Amino acid sequence: MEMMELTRKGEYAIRGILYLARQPRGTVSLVGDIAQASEVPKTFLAKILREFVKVGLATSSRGTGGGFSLARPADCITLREVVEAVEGPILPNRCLLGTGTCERDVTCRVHPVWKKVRDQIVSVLDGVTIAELVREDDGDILK
Amino acid sequence: MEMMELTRKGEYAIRGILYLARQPRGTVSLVGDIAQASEVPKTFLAKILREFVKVGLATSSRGTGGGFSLARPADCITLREVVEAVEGPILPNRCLLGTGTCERDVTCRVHPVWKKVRDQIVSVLDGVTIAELVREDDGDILK
DNA sequence: ACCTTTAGGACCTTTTTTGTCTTCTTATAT
DNA sequence: ATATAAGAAGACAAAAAAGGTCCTAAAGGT
Repeated sequence: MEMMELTRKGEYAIRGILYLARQPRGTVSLVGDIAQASEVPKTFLAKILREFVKVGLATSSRGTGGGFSLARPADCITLREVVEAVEGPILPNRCLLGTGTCERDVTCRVHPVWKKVRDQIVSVLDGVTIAELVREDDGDILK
Repeated sequence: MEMMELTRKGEYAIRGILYLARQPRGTVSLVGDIAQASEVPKTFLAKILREFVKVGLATSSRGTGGGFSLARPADCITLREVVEAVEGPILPNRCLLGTGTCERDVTCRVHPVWKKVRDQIVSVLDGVTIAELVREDDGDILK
């Protein structure tokens, strides 16, 4: 019933990336460990982590000693990247897609409003890095 | 796949309210007429209109000559009210609800970010009235 | 060889979305 | 009174999306 809600997948993705960001640089983490610590179903998290690898947020290696780690420093990863990696682009209204996808009024007056909504969301999410979310000190991330 | 998307119900709601707002003050419109003009399934629209009545956005009357009309002038109805009437409150993250609903870290550092996202969305949607969306003149609604 | 770990995808269940349909109530017209 | 014309309410159903499991394959380490 709540609108514009983040899905569980998105929430799990954030938990997962935060876990990775909390590990010392160079550490490789196992899906099982991340899942347990983050309280996320293991097989579901595995898929999320693979999506991270696919979009270049994480790297993985197989076999003994294998696992996942961040592909970049946490201060070079924004919250938006993490969320969009698993949820797709932020598009509050279908009409914000390319031309032709909106069957009705192309010149509809509502479109620019949704565009503004989108821009605001993106701007907030782009303004927060994973490193900021992990930091213990309470520097106010809301600027 | 797209995130934060308005549902069809929300889109239909906007089409419906815009139709009502375009009618001369005092006009009563039939569900069937609104549905046809707005290209929305009639029975579905009927439910949406009833929700409008329930939250006080529209009034209705039955029998011959009955139908729906706006309960207030269109410049006293914001886009947010319309969307929330059918989609519920705008809450990008479950944790923005009251206390206790977030099982994990209450002091989670991600929460304030979602709160900011919510505030931004609400502020954009609150800043647009139905009257502005209906006006023909191209005064820039994006301020 | 054998074990460990991710990769990929088929598959399933539950919930939400998107409707339809029937019955009831209210109001008007004749 | 009776017929007719609406909306009100809610049961029901199909389709899509979300949430999650499981199995097999591939790659890397011992």
